Amino acid sequence: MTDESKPIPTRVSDPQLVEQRRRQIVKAAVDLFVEKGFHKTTTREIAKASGLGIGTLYEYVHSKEDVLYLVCAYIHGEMKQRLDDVMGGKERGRELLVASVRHFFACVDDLQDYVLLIYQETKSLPPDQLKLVLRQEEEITHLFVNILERGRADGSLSLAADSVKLFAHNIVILGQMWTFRRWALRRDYTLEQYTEKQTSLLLQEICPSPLRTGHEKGEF
Amino acid sequence: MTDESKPIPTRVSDPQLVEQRRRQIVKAAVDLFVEKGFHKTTTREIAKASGLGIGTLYEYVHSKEDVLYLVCAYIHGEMKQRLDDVMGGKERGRELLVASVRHFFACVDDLQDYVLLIYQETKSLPPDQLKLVLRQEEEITHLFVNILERGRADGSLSLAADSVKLFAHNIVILGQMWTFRRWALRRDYTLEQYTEKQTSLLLQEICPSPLRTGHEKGEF
Amino acid sequence: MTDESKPIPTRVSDPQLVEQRRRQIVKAAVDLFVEKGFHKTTTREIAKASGLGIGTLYEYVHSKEDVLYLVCAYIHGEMKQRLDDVMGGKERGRELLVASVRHFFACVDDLQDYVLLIYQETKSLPPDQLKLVLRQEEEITHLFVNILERGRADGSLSLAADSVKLFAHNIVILGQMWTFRRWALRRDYTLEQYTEKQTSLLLQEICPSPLRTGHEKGEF
Amino acid sequence: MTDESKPIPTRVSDPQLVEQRRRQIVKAAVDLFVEKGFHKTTTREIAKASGLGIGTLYEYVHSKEDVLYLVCAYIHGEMKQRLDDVMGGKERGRELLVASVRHFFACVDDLQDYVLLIYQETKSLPPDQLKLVLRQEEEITHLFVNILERGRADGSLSLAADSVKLFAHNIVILGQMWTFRRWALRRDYTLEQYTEKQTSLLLQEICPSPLRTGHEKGEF
DNA sequence: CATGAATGAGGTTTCATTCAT
DNA sequence: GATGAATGAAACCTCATTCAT
Repeated sequence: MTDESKPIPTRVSDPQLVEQRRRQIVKAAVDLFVEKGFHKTTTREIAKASGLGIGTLYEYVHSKEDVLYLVCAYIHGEMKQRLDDVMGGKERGRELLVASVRHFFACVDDLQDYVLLIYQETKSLPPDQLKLVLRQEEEITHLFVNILERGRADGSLSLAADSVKLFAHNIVILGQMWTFRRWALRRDYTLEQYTEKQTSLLLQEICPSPLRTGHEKGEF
Repeated sequence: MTDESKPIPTRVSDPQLVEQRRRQIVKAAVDLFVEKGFHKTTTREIAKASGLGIGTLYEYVHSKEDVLYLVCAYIHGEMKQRLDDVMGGKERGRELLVASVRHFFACVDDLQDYVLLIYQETKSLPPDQLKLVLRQEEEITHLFVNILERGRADGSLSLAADSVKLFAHNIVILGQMWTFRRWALRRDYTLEQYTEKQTSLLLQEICPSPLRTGHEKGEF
Repeated sequence: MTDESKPIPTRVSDPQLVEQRRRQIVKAAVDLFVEKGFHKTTTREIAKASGLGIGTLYEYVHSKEDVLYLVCAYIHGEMKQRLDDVMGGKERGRELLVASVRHFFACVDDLQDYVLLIYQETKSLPPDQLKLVLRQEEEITHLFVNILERGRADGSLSLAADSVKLFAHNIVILGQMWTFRRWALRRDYTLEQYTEKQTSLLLQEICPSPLRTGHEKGEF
Repeated sequence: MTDESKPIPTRVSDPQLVEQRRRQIVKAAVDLFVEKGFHKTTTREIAKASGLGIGTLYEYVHSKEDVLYLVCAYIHGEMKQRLDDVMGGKERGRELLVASVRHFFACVDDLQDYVLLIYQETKSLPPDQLKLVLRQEEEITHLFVNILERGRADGSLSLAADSVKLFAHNIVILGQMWTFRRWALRRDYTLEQYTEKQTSLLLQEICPSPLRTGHEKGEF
């Protein structure tokens, strides 16, 4: 579930070596893709930046698209890993939500180029791998579903059952929007301001009552 | 506002003919780009689908990227045109907002492939044209800024001044999300349901009081 | 003999108009060819610089190579015309030679770009037209043959009969060398110096005796 | 002197292989350029005639112009190599001059198509490479400068100091003229006759006295 | 007679991938 | 297991020429 449930075949047998070399490849490719886009990046550039020969690259990967998939998986892995840090908290749903939104937004800011990359290049994946990437995307959304459910369970959040998923999507997309529309948002808001305002708006939608309790200090 | 402000040079002098041929080109290219992506579409495919020879194509366009720009401009044009139909209403801000959100979401649904295209291929534009496309994107956001301001002015909407822009962006991104995440949302919601729920959530954030008035009828 | 003994066919009947239009074309093409070379100049550039539509250009010319031929013919015409001014003198052969060499070198300097053009692009002509151009080139050489013969006849020049043609070629090539090797010669000599030195060397080869008579004043 | 001083970059690392492949390329290209000219020769023709795939060609060369440069350098190399054979003699300047002129003319005859090629296609080189080719051309001229200086030093030649360079240029151009104007010269002279006559004329210009000594035997 | 839109063959160059070493 | 030279399909784009108006 959490690992690369689609083991890309290799001509190399030692799995540890495969792991290591692929890390090299992904590290190099991610930056190249961010800088020039998937299509304008050549396999030779990837090989060179990986410190591998082009022939060696193809020992660990079957096609350029495999590299893209590896990159997407890596990015989701990074994101998931960072999110898992906070998601496991013991607070009530509502406090957890606030904390996790803040954390999520910070992650998106941190990985903004990567987030953008996923949205822009994902369509170049072959259908099978595309499906896997979308599933990973969905897992992230599901993290928020869980948090929202906890809030509904402990009464700290008031939200119709059939709106939970949607709300989770909203959270995710509002986070990603920070990168999609950074050309506009950055002119008007800092990440801090952005996070605070969005959190405030979100809470208005789902706080039982009274609104804005506990946030007067502007700590988020 | 209506002028393209970046007249792509042509080798053909008759402006009417240019207009017509470019329409052909865009009509053909849009679908190809949607289907295969910008990079995997060849200029010859565009020419053939346009009913033009490859040489003729290049009489009306200087590069493949010009076609992409034309396509982006066309898409924004379509979007703007449809939106302008409704945005001019005389209602109070709040009613206008509800109507325009509904309309906007419908447009996004209508043009979903196009909206996706813009997000995915825009980065392949040369910097100058990229800037123009972003400006057009911003204009759409601004439509909602205007509506929100009207609502603030007539007292039908309650929203901090420095949140107006952000809220407008939220509306837009929530609309576009219908296409970005259709692989997930379609499984759980129809456009109707999606629109109603999102509108409801949005209103909760900015309705002066009391909440949820007038929605019981399910009119949106 | 002196006119374009190969009348390029036209779709236009009025000969005066043909003449005029072709003058336009040649005037424009010569400079373009000099600047960018024959192959890198497009017919459309020629048409535009001629003040004609591309279609009109082809009313007066059958191919791009025709234009090149016209240009070569024009250049030779220019050269011939200037040379004829002096060649008709009544002096003794020797004085006439000195004067005509000086004049020829000055012409070459004047038309240096054109002279270069002939040497560099002539090979792009179709065989028939190439032959005509070479014949014109030969005519120039023949001017000097005539002068040398006069000098032999009147005793002012001493030169073996079977060296006359060669010597004429030498004169021509030494003149053209001023343009071929201008990147080297210009660093060391002015046209004046170049002319004087070359004349002096040439005369040493063919003056009966004593050497260097009458040129001490350095007037050439 | 022997180094190419402008190493064209390659995608291939083994310098020996590069050397070998480029020899193949040049060998093929030279003849094609001679036959059809630079512009009318296609890169694919060059590749095929080299026995390489088009892709392979571009592993060793960055552009068609690079091929032209390689060809020019090769031609100059050939010329220089042949000339160096004789230039190193121990004779007096005058005898050396006669021998080297004869040798040079023979070389030009031998490489006539190549010499022509240089004059006609050199202008298609990018500026930097053009400069290098002109420098190589100048080096050839300089060989004769050296010989003339030796003759001046040992008293076997009489020539003003400031005419040395010019005279060297004259020798070179008279040699090259054998190819430029072969369409005319071949009709009247064999290479032997041409060489003898030109040598005789040249010597008249710079032999201290008495003129025409030692040529009666027709030894050159 | 003038025009210029239309055409498509063909040019140069790139690049993902393979396979012998 | 590592390498990189070889490959050729295919990409983008140009341009001489024609022909209907």
